[in-house]
Amino acid sequence: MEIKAVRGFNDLLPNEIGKWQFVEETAREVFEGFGFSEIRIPILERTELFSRGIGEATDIVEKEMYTFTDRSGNSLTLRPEATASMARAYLEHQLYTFDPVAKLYCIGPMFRYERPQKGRYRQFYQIDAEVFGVENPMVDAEVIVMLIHFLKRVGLEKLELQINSLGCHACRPRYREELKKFLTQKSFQLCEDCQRRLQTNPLRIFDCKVETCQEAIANAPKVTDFICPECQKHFDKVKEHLETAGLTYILNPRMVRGLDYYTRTAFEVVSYQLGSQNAVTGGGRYDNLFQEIGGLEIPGIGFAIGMERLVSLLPKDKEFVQTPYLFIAALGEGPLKEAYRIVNQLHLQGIRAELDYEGKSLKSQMRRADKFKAQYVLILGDEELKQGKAVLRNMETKFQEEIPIPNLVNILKEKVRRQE
RNA sequence: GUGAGUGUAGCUCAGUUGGAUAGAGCACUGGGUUGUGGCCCCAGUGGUCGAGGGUUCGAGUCCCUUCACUCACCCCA
Repeated sequence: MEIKAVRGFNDLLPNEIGKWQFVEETAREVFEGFGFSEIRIPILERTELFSRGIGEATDIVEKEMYTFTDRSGNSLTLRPEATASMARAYLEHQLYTFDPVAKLYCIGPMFRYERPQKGRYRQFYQIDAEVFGVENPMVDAEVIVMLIHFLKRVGLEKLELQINSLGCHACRPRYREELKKFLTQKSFQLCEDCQRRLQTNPLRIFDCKVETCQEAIANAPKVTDFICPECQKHFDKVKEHLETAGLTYILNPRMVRGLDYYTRTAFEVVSYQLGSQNAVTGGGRYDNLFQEIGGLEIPGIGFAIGMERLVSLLPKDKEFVQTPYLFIAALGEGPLKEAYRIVNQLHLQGIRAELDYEGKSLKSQMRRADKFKAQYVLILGDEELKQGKAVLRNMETKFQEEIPIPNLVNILKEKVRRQE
């Protein structure tokens, strides 16, 4: 094979697509039940939407975007995430004139130029849900409740919900300084990366996996001790609402988010079966995003689910493959022609049917039928054709009966109905 | 961008201290009653040993370069 898919871009083959369809269908059902509407947005946006929305200094913008100049000289970028585009669409079409509150979800591919590894690809799929226009902590909890409900519906177990508050633009800088001051005293035990982070983004040191860094940060001041009274109140309400909804969560004061726009509530659902990239989904509140891209002060909260991470956690025992209902084994030219006519007729009735076009031996056709896990095989030879009949074999019970060809469609439809 | 590991048939892998025509299992195709599947038996198709160069009488085995994949770091879903 000479031409292969480019690095980090994967094919989803028929044998695994059932899981994806199942996940997407469940998401639509659950989200719409919670009052969300689907929105579809372009895969390509003007680069500045992301550089302003996500933040100029973030890793995504600095080194992970697929950016190019088009033929008319505009800088365009393959979307690395969906939230900014959804916010842009909300502003552009002034959805707030219909109602200030918008509950939206979106399913599709995102692109980030990173070194691929387990659970991380250059094209990856996300399910996004966002609520624009509400600052009330009730919505924070509502969104999380919906997320957990969805994950359970899809069959995930052993998940851990972690939450934190990152404070707002008023109180976070204060905490940042405090943390910086604390860590500067211990900078001698920080690794090289963290020395750098101390200057650029001290919060990130919490994420470091180096042991000495973890020791250094063990007794560091917590965000939650520094957030302003309003943020504190907001966070308390979120926790309260989660508890009334019966959700258990883990407070993780060390959880930080990589995108600049996050404020206040931040959350993540992790699974320890995933390997190093253990977050199935992450999200939070972003009360500054809209100002960055449009000037209006509109609060928002939402999350993104990593589809390939989620699919990899799906219970294995679930069967998602579609098998043909009927396989027609035709013997000879005349029967093949008749079989072809029948198959077409069945397809029009929505009955999955296959046949062998190559005129192979009955044995070989039976083997194929078996491989495809067909429930019935119709055997059609010259004799049967002459009499206008065919042999219908139930592959599981091995029961065979002769049936008149004109009745076949009705007989099969009846069998399908009885099965359901 | 950095580090480590792995590249032999469609898949999973054997291949001794370098030695002659490169193997197995699974899969695929055909056959074992002329028109009946799964199990079993037999046969067959299929490999420029990732690529390029070097050492050697001789390289799948050793050396160098390169590419790809995987995992991890950075960071994130």
